[in-house]
Amino acid sequence: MTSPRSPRATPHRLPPDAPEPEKRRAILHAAVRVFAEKGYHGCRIADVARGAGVAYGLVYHYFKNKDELLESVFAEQWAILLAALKAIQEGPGTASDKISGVLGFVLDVFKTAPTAVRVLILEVARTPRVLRSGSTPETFFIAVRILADVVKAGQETGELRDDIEPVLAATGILGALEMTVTGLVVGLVRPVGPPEEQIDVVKGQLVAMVLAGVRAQDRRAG
Amino acid sequence: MTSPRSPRATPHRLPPDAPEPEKRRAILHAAVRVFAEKGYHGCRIADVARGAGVAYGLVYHYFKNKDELLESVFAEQWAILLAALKAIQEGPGTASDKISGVLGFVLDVFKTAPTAVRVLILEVARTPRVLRSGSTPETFFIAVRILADVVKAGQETGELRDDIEPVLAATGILGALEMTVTGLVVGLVRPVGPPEEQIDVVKGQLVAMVLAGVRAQDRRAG
Amino acid sequence: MTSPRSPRATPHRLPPDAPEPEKRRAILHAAVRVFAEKGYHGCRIADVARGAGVAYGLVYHYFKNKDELLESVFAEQWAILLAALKAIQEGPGTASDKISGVLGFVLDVFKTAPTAVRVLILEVARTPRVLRSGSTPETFFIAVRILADVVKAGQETGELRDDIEPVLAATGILGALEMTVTGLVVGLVRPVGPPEEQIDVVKGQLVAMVLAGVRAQDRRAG
Amino acid sequence: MTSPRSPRATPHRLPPDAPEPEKRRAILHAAVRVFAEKGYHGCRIADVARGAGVAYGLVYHYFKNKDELLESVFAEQWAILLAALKAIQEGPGTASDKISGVLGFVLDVFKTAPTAVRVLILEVARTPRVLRSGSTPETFFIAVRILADVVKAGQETGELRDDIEPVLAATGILGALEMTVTGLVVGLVRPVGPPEEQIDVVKGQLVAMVLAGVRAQDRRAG
DNA sequence: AATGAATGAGCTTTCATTCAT
DNA sequence: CATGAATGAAAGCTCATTCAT
Repeated sequence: MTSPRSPRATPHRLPPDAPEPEKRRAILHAAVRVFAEKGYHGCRIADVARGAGVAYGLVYHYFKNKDELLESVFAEQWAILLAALKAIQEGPGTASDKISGVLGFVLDVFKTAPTAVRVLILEVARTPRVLRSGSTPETFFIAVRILADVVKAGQETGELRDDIEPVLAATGILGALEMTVTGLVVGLVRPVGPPEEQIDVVKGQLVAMVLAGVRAQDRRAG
Repeated sequence: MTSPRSPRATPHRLPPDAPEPEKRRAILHAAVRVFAEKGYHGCRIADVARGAGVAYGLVYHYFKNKDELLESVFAEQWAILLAALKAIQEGPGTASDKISGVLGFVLDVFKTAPTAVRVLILEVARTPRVLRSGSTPETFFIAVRILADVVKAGQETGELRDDIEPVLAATGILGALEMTVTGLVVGLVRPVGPPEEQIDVVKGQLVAMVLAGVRAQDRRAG
Repeated sequence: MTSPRSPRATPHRLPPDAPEPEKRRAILHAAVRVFAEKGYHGCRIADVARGAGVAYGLVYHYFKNKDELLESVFAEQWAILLAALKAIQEGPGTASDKISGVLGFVLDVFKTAPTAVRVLILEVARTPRVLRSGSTPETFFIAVRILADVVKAGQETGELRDDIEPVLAATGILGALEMTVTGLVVGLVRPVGPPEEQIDVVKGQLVAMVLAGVRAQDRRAG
Repeated sequence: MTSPRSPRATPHRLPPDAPEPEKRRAILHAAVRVFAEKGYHGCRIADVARGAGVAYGLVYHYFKNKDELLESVFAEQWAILLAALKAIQEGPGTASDKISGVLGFVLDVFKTAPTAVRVLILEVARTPRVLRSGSTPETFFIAVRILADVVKAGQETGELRDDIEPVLAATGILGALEMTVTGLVVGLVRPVGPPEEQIDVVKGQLVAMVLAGVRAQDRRAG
């Protein structure tokens, strides 16, 4: 522990070109599941290894330690989300389209991979400082800022009301989104209708409410 | 963590009449601080004891175990919030008044006791099952339902739009509120103006946005 | 590991006045034995705890970690030796008396507590850098220097030959002493005679040889 | 560490005729360095492999396990020393010549390969039983006995004093030699003069001291 | 011969919980 | 009520060793 060791022989960060080993992937996936299920401290390396069907030590072959593993989990999930946000932001459409696109994207992903979304959303700001100090907070801030930029652009075209600070608006929107997902996860929000369409119903109502909150004064048309 | 052991001699729940011992209070306060600072698992009994300036073992004199201690922390905070919500709900005023009253109340409390609010809000639904199985989730659900009732009442009078499920509306509102508080805590939301008024600026914008989101079709008057 | 923790509640360094707890002593003694038996890395905390008849965790109640424990072992043993060396150096007698006093002291201690001496002598310079960086190397250097001072004083009075650098002389003397003890421990040096007197025979011959090596030119009288 | 597993296909001891593979040599050299640097337990196979610039598994191709590797290191070093001792013992000259020859040889080797000497000397008798049970202690004992034979021969011719048990004398001499080398390594013994001659100065003084210690009564002549 | 991914036993360390005083 | 020494189950991490390629 105290003895100064030379650096590891095995690479913990993959060389940028090489294809990712299958087992590394398996570990990452298992980590997402266990993490989502039990949270940071409840997530034992032993569980992850078992869940991935690999030996205990292999986790440490691919990741320096628990923190780095979980950071990778975050990083991976956020990378996906950020890419999507960026694509939506830079794509065509009005600010309203983009906001509703973001809400829709997250809820759609949730429909197919609830655990991943849980990890992404539910654990933000709840995990030890250390972990966040890596990449996450940065990335979370980035997500807010992207949405804030959308809002700001909408304000400049007169589409959105300009009496709300863009960052605050973005924060509120993401908050509503997060809590809605949380509500779905914990069973507080129980949409009606056939299971296939439940999420879509929620999506529609959430979009309507959020857009009404940020749009410039107008007669709501639906 | 929840291993059942032999029963204790000393009562852990105070007799309803007796005044609360000073040190019990100190422990509770320290627990709030430490919990807010380090989260559930990072919150060690040793830290709490030191923070309260009492001996290690005394914590176990007043609380059966760590879970019960932290549950008490939650219970206490939520009791305050629920009472306030209840009072607002049952008080006079329109639905809009009541919603804006809730937002204002939380942000006002935040102004004077940010840590307590952080614990209350930030850790909701993020704590191990064990803890939640006690009383917290119940109370959190209650909070949502109170707000949902306010929404429903507003819908029935035609004040609020009725195309949004009340529980979903309440969830979204609380989500926006939570994330805003989180944003303030982590420095993401940085209000302008003199420190005294910063929170009020945020409050005004948040209220405006939220109300616009749930009000029935109208010309916004500000 | 990475999370910044506040310092421990329990004191690892004893307050200078308080009497040393019995169990702390037991742990230290056990550590000496196990350490002598198995060396630094072979010395498992579990063994020490078992040897001391205490619970695993108690070791960590009194010592921050393994390094600190073993450092304490060293520190304690060296403190005794250094005190003895100092006393001999500052006491009365010729340089020869003092040198033979040092050799005799170590061999006498060895007679009654071979393990302790083994730890003291055998592990010098063999233990990880970390451990030594605490106090040991310093103290070992001090031991050499004390003996070197004795030599130098002897050279100045003409009692000892002055064509040998005092530090080198001291080093050689302590080396001969160490290897002799090692030889006794591993059974290489097998003194003859009744067990009671074996060590004394060795002592006599070692003293004779060493003194002859450093005394100024003279007719040996025996 | 010594768990018996299935036998290996590849021979670990080289056939006596075949030339030693280059990489085997590299591994052995690296092992000497790492071992000298970090000691037995600090010497990890990974370090050795990296130091030798070969793949992890290759170490296990040439050596059955860690113990055998390190034993080979010892064996190799000791083989050199023993051969030299033997040559000196069987060569011409007085006992004094031979003793001074041994001291000189070790210090000369030290001048050119300090690490190797460190391994050889510094780790004697300090390594776990397992390792010693192989060949080393045997060889160390042999070294002492060779020197003891030299002493005994000198005593029989009347050149050396006969009131000291030859094995004890040999032990003391080697101890003084070891500690001197240790002192040089750790910087305790700091010879004066130009770097080229420093070791020779030490050699001269050490020889003078040692010989005075074992010679029969005489007027020292130098 | 050579590689390095894969395995898992073993060890250190932490910390909730108990208990004698 | 109050104290803090004592306990021991758990979990993180290391590294010798194996094995498929």
